[in-house]
Amino acid sequence: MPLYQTNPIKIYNSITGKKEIFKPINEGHIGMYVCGPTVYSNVHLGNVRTFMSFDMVFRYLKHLGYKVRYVRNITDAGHLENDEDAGEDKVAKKARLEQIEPMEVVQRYTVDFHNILNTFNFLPPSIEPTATGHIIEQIELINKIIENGFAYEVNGSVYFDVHKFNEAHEYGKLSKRKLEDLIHNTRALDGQSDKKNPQDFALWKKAEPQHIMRWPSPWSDGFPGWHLECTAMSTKYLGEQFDIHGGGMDLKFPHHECEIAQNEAAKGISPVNYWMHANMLELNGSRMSKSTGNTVNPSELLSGENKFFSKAFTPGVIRFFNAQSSYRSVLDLTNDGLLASEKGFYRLMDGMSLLNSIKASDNSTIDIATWRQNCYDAMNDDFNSPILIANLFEAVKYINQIKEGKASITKDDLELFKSTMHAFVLDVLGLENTAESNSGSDKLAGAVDVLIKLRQEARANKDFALSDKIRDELAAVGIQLKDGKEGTTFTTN
RNA sequence: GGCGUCAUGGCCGAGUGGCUAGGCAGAGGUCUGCAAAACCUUCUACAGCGGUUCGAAUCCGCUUGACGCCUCCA
Repeated sequence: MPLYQTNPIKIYNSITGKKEIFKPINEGHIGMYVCGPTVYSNVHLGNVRTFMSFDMVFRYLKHLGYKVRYVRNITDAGHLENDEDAGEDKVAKKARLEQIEPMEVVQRYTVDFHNILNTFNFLPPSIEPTATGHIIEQIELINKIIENGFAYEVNGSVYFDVHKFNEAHEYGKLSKRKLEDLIHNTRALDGQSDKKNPQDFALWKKAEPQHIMRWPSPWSDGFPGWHLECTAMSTKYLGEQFDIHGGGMDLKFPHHECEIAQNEAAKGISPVNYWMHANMLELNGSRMSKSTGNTVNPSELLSGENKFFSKAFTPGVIRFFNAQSSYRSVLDLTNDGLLASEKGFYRLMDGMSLLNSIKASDNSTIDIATWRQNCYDAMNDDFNSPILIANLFEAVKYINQIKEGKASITKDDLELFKSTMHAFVLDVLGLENTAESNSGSDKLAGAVDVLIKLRQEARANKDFALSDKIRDELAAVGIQLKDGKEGTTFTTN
């Protein structure tokens, strides 16, 4: 029996503002779409946080036994500079600045994106479609919306008629906006727009002569509007209606709102059952921004080459830091916060290592089944990873107590304990035990054991100068000795 | 200005109408040749002001502040 049958999960649905019992359209199967990056520059750290949160969601759903098709797109065209659609394609702009081909920019930053995500131990999505690979689908979608009377063509560009749409549907239902408020709050136009109303958005944009990325269409040589690709690709790979759509909070409006509108205008149905929005990442209490310099990119954080942090942090520490807060909360990236997480992370990992060496007894003083269910309950409640981690630290306490002989565990419970820890720490949270994955660790362990024995002999002979020297010099190269009841162990953090 | 989200102890961060979050840091203890590690114990709390309630940090209202979107920035 798959785990999901005994583990109903609740998901906070952004469109209703409530936690709801999750029920997939097809039992045992889940379709999940997450808006991916625009590959015109190095991936933004905040973007990494969003994808990290959904990576955890993906991992947990898979762990529960769901067959998940996870689609995360690459936006490699059509992302306009601003909502008035007067800007140029971001990719084309960058290409001209750097004097290279647009697809070269796309390639470079796609590779960078994948490298960063691999470093952070992400699972690859099931499908990673590109906007440029789905121009035909996007044109078909525009045709349908025009046919249904919710779009109009002007001078080779096609716009979505928001006012018309709002007569039969509800534009703004995701972001809780009313069209009349939007009208009231729109800035005055400069009169250059082809749009009937400022709230309308482009489905197809005619390319200016100097615009490099362009495709033929029934209306003009041009490029698709920036909300269209997600609708086209989610429909193609997940169907007209699917289970989960995720993305950063900042995409809620207008991007996701427009996705709903496009889908309803084309097919008459709302595309998504559960909307999930990951909250923002801040740096030292305020928004990351290139213009103010309050920003750090993923590779700078990992290398330590930045002005905000006192040292480099490993991918595991950063993943752990992220998992210690809810995906729905604003997370503030600070030096103190990372240092605290680093210590906690290594404590958890030391516990994982120790778990392999503890011995079973005839009885259990710990209720492993209840503890295990607490872990599931945490994740079942809208993927509450902070509560899960609190339970994992309970587990670390158990491990240490067993190790010290202050608690005991039966063989069966120990097996369950090990497999559960493995499942949550490694599979669900995606953390890697760096201490154990060192290459040549067997030889290292052998060498350190020799030193441990020498130190024990020195201590037996009361030669504390020598024993302390061994301990201190090992510490100096990053090997910490830990004296326990049953001998000395070491860690290589 | 509009819409939305949020405000928790030294720091980070869960949760929630009455019952321990957790991590980091601090204090005391056990262990140790001394430490470290580990274990045990322990101190700081729910922005402010009203209201609902037997009871609110948790619900409602107002105030103040922060953040997001509305405008390029994930």
